[in-house]
Amino acid sequence: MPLTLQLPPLSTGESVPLYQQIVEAIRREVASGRMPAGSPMPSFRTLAAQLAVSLITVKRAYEELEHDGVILRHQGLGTFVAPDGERRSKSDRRTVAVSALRSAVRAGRDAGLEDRELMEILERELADSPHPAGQPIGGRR
Amino acid sequence: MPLTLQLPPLSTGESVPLYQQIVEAIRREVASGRMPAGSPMPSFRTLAAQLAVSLITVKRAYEELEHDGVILRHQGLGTFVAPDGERRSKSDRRTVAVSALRSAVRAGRDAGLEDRELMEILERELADSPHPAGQPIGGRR
DNA sequence: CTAGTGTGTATATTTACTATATACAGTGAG
DNA sequence: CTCACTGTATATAGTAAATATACACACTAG
Repeated sequence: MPLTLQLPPLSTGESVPLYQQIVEAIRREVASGRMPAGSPMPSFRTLAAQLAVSLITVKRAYEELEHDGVILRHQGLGTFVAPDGERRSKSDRRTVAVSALRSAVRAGRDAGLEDRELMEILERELADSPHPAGQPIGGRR
Repeated sequence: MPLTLQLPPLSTGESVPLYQQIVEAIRREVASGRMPAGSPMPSFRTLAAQLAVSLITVKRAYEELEHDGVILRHQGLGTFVAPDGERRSKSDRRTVAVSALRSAVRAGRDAGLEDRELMEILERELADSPHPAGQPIGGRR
């Protein structure tokens, strides 16, 4: 029983490709541990219908996830979370975090911000953003 | 005498549009104070030749910069840094910095990083990245 | 005032990528 | 075997980035 993915309603006007939003959403799910290794992923058609996107868009997302070793696809069988999908997803998210911090430093310096100000902004963001609860998502369908 | 812009060699394989890279590079220059209000920008053709891109690509970049109030274009005359271009550029860079920090928090949480770890990574990036010297760029040409 | 050379501007075109609809192929249960 | 599910492949429309080429404005030299 594949779960219903936790997706930010797939902003279509965000100029960031739909398939990438799907990739990121799934990486979040897998990284959180809510989808352990071996778990069945939603089928192409199920996810496509659920997100109101094309089947091909889901395929595109799954292709990237398989390329990164997060999931495994088997024709006729289905798609499943890869053995160390969680580790790979977490690793990916860490890389993204470090990269974002580097960009922040660069932009902050350009803006004339002091190091201390950047630290304070980060602290504020940490306080505002709640910790990921790690609670499983309801599996309506 | 328009200056030679400080540009990261315009990575063409980066999937980030050339004109956006140009926009960002110019925002950095203006924000740094190295191009005060009223300074003449490089002409379309000069910049295009210098960066080995099309004239249209430069036009596109300048359009966005004018829209954001960083520069002013005058047909037949040239393009110049807007009255409060520096302030606007700095404001933009600050927004980018805050946004990057927010992304970093999100990704870091997904990666299972503790708040303290994120702070430490930021400190490391701050230490590694040198302060912007604010020194003018050599104006060959 | 009339080139002429600089400036920015506009149009048509090529290319790459996103997203789609439709048809094809493998797997297992009845 | 047949059916209903899975993933796969091909051809197509729409959008955006980047280009070449031709056009319009402004100052200056003569």
